[in-house]
Amino acid sequence: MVETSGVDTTGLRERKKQRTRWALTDAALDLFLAKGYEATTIDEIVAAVDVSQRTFFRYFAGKEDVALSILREYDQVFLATLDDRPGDEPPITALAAAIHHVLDSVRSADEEHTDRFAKIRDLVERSPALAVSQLRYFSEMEQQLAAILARRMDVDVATDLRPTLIAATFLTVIRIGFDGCARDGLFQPDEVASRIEEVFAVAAETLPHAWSAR
Amino acid sequence: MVETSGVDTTGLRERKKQRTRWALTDAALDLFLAKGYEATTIDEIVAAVDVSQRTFFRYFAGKEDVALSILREYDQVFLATLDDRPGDEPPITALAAAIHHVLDSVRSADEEHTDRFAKIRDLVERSPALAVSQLRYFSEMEQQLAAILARRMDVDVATDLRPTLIAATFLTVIRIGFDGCARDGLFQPDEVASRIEEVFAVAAETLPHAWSAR
DNA sequence: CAAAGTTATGGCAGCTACTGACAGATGACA
DNA sequence: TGTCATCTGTCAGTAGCTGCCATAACTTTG
Repeated sequence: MVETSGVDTTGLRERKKQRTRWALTDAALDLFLAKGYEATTIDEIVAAVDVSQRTFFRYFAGKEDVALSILREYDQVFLATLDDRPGDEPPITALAAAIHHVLDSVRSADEEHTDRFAKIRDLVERSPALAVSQLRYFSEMEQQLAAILARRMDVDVATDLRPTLIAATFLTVIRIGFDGCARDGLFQPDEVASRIEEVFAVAAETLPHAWSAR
Repeated sequence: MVETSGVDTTGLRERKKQRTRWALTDAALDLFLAKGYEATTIDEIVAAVDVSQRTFFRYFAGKEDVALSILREYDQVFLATLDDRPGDEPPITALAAAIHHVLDSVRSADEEHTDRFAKIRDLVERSPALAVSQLRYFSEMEQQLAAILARRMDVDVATDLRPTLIAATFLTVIRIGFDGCARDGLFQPDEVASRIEEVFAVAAETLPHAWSAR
């Protein structure tokens, strides 16, 4: 899982592309960490990898994307795992199991990946612009997640609000876990993972009580 | 409440500023609606009001801000109302009362304001960029709200996750209400208000059940 | 192995959002 | 009326981002 370094089942062309992509990503992350996200220009990033600016924008949709596009891989793992959970499970159980699996796969990945994970967590906390981008990623995720939950619950996502509500609330809890890690300076996968578990537990205890007391 | 057109207790200078600000806002909203947010340039907006581009950026932090800065007024009303609620009320009751009051004040405002409200709701739905900006506004709001709730609950917002969780979940429900309105083409204040009430009710019924079934 | 075809890359010109600095206009106030 | 504060316009510049076209690099076919 979280297979990133493209396997060489492909041609030379594809391998070269993967290499440039990772080179750009790593150069960008290091520059962002060294001198700040805002203060780093695209020109500096492409200079470090020795490609043209035009090429950069063929790989990434924008400056934010170079840092956050990696997150989509985790999203894919999460959604795939969720899809594999037994259909008779209550939504919250399936969600908890899926997020648990993703965090485990991050934790057990090789150093190269865990490093990048820590760097991104660090960056998102330091740069307001990246924090906003992360919100956009979460909101894209919300829609996909709601669709999957609707299928599991066998209802229409357009008319029944419940899958959307559950998806959004779940992602909110996860996001707050990440935010808390950032605030406390926890960037390593295992630290983040245990914090997420903790927030999830507090939420499971707090939210039902808070909402029923209306 | 939602007092916008500055009362003339101030001097000529201040009145002129308010007029320019509203002129820019309305020109921008109309242009955005007419030809789309992305397709509208700052130059077109300032040309319609006959001020320089530099002046625009002295009034608004950016292109998105001209559409969304109005929302801050509603935020202020909301937070102020919440502050006035009796301290022994459970958080969710106070939150429900506060949002109810804001929606009422929007509903009962003069046509000029309700018009702007409808335009903004319409725009946020059509433009992805504005939708993202709205997410940022919500996240700023989340922090202020969490702080207020922490005070009400007499806990420390930095160590106790509950106020943040409740604030974030509440805002998530509100946001989903807005999103639903946008999807169904409901932009008028009274339509939006009743939809929000509805989502709130569904959430109060769904979330406790969904989370307790862990 | 060479030619033809496909696809990635680089360079350039241009647009737009946004900012700093300075000079001039305009309301505030004694 | 004159002085002061502040708002406004102009200009020059930076940075993100895109379209266009020629060229280079890989792939496939004969």
